[in-house]
Amino acid sequence: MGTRYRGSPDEVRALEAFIKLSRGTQSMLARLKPHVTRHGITPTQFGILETILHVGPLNQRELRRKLLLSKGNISVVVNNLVEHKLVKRVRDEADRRRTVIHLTTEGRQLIVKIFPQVAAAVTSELSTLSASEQETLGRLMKKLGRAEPT
Amino acid sequence: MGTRYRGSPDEVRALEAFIKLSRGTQSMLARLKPHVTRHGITPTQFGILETILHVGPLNQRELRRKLLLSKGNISVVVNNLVEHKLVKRVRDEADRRRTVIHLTTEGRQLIVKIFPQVAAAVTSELSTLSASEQETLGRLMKKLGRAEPT
DNA sequence: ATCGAACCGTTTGATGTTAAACTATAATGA
DNA sequence: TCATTATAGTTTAACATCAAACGGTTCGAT
Repeated sequence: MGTRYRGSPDEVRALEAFIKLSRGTQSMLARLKPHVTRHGITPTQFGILETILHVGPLNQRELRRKLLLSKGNISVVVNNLVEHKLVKRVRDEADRRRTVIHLTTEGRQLIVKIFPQVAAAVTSELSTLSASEQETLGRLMKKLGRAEPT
Repeated sequence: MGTRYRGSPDEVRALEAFIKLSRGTQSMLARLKPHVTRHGITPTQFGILETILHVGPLNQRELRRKLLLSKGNISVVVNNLVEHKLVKRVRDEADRRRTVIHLTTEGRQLIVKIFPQVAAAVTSELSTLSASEQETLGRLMKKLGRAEPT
């Protein structure tokens, strides 16, 4: 969305904020990506491992809510993690529709090792903003994340 | 990145801002997506059409700079746009390595029709923030987008 | 008790995404 | 000139992503 579009002042302001938000987030995630991929996993795989490490074993529906991905997508990425022997599926006997995803020993070792490195990289990226700027950003994004259309 | 990680206060603050930024952007883009896809094109295809509409015909290297995508990706998406007859490739005779991407009549009609609808949807999403909050968000994201690691 | 609705997960088909290898063209310099 | 280097775009392999169709499981209402 370029800024060459001629709309109302409200539209131009919103489009400019939007473009900076999406491009800035995109480029930041791109800079962060190598800190994850150099360990042989993808960012989405990292997200699943990290969530299970810090929250505990979860079924795929719960992972979906945490990570905002489609259920088909979760299925595929969990498959890839199973093939890499980083997680295992355990059928939930209380509700046989569900499968609970657990870390393997190998998976736990990997995520315990790399999470602090990624956390440090994120902290470094955010360090261009002061503490209060970071809190302001968080507050604005929280409002946007749950936006109700007008 | 959950908030259950125990790190230094600086790290916790940065991680919380980061998670709100990436999740908020992700969910906003997800809400915007149907406004594009209901017209039969994907968000990336929309980005290419919109850029050419507002900037003029560009080669793939220039598109790559504008949209922050890999060159392989641009190749694939332009292929799909060519198959849909929305753009055409024109070899640059001044430098035969380059191909310049032009809108077809059909492509121009489509993007001229749908851009204002998408712009309105973006404006609606951003309307949860006041004008000055939108400007603050833009300023913070501009700093983050060009972050120099410390 | 059972029939139908709701839910969980898988599969399929189409597209996006990247890194890396590759082809073709252009620019540089000895 | 000609060899080297750099650049533009394509291709390939692996993975991500979604919507939609599908199969199995549970729940609810009659």
